Amino acid sequence: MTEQGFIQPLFTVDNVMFAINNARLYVLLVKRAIAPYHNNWSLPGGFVDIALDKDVEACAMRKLKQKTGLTPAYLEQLEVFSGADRDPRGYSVSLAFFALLPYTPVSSQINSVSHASWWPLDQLTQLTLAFDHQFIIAQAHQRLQQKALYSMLPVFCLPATFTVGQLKMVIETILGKDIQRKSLMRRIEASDMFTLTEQKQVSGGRQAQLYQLKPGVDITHFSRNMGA
Amino acid sequence: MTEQGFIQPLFTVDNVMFAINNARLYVLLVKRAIAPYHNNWSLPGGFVDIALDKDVEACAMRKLKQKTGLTPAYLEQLEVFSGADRDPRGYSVSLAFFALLPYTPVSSQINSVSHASWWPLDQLTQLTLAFDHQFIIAQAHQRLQQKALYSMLPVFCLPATFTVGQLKMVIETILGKDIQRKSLMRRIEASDMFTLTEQKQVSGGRQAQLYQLKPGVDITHFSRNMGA
DNA sequence: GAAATAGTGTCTTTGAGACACTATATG
DNA sequence: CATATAGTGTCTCAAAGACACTATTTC
Repeated sequence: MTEQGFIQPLFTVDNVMFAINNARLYVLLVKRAIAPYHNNWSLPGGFVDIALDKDVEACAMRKLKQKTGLTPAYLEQLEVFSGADRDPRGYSVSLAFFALLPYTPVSSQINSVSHASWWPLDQLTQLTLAFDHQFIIAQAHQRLQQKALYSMLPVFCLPATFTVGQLKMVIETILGKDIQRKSLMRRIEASDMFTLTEQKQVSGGRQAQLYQLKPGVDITHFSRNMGA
Repeated sequence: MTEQGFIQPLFTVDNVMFAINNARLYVLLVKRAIAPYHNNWSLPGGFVDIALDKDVEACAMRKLKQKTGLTPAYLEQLEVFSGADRDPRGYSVSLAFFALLPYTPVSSQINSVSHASWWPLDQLTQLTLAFDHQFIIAQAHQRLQQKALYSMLPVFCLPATFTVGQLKMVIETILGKDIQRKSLMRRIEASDMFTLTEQKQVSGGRQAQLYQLKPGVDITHFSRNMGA
């Protein structure tokens, strides 16, 4: 109850963390150890601990670390999902976050009661997820695709140092369609967000230039679209 | 307390409603009737009533109606602001909404304890607003400016039927800079979101075509930038 | 040399900026 | 008529798409 005498809704945080492995888009899920939706796969999240969490972003980071052992390279608020019917325990309000990380295997057994695991996005339709998490993931995926069109956000799916070919693969995986290598190179150049380093070889061919994010750059803004 | 034994943060909703009058951008504020920040101006908002509000959007609409008598033409989630220090009553989480409306005078005395009033955005620095509302408004303004560049959202600051000249004025007021009439007309054409009606005269000159939103159009998406 | 991947040159296409021009209204 | 606002024609400019070309590496 608040001072105003209202019953407060349950407030939770949920994280949709994406990574790319082998030209496929993965989402990080955890198996629920308690009711409701016991043993169903769900988004890693939970309640704010006002003693531990400076703000909701800190809460999201803490929950991810705690439940999956991973720390996102990028995190932003997605949207609030709310209503009386989305959680059987009662009226709930959940702030969903959208996160990116270079693919890292998860030690599937974090603690005695919960598993964490990467799931290919295109296989999620075969799972029954807890709450409205299927829908939240769909919204997050849409946001990821939009941002891949007009920002350099996809670099957070790559290590600190990466090649144009790798970034092209990541963007194409996110968008589900091919883009022009030339256009991408023009954007990298125009963005003025990256610097070169040495070299590196991948399979077969010529060695690729390695790029690196300039320190202190705000990567979230880029003015024009691509691929749409 | 939740089932998990945590103290839940206070969850509230705040609304940043914009309107344009006389080529100036206004924000709707209410004078607080209770502590904290008694008698300070603040964003209209409040606690969710789980019996009345289907979801947080419904809560935002209800609070606006209740505290200001107005119903927004457009409403979207802006961002969650949270932390231990933003509200003296304790750790709080506030979901801010961003709303647009054709300018409508408010009956300043909604009930015995609170006033609602439109304030020119450029005069807000002279006010001491409650909580972090000054900052929230700044974020909302930034969002409004961004969306004015790549979407047709500014039409929600106009009546159902409007002229290109009016829309140009609204966009210029939001952006704080002039845009090309020709570019705007190309965008209206390209968007395929509007239909023509009859005519209308404004001051002096030739009568302008009246445009109208096509039914069922999603106005929130438009691919390219303008003015940036 | 063949195959594979990296990177360039350059023509086309799209849409915005600039701005002069025409059109239609009022007094 | 002058003035004011509405709307068009069209050149330029910026950035993406398409795609053939060159470059460098492994086998």
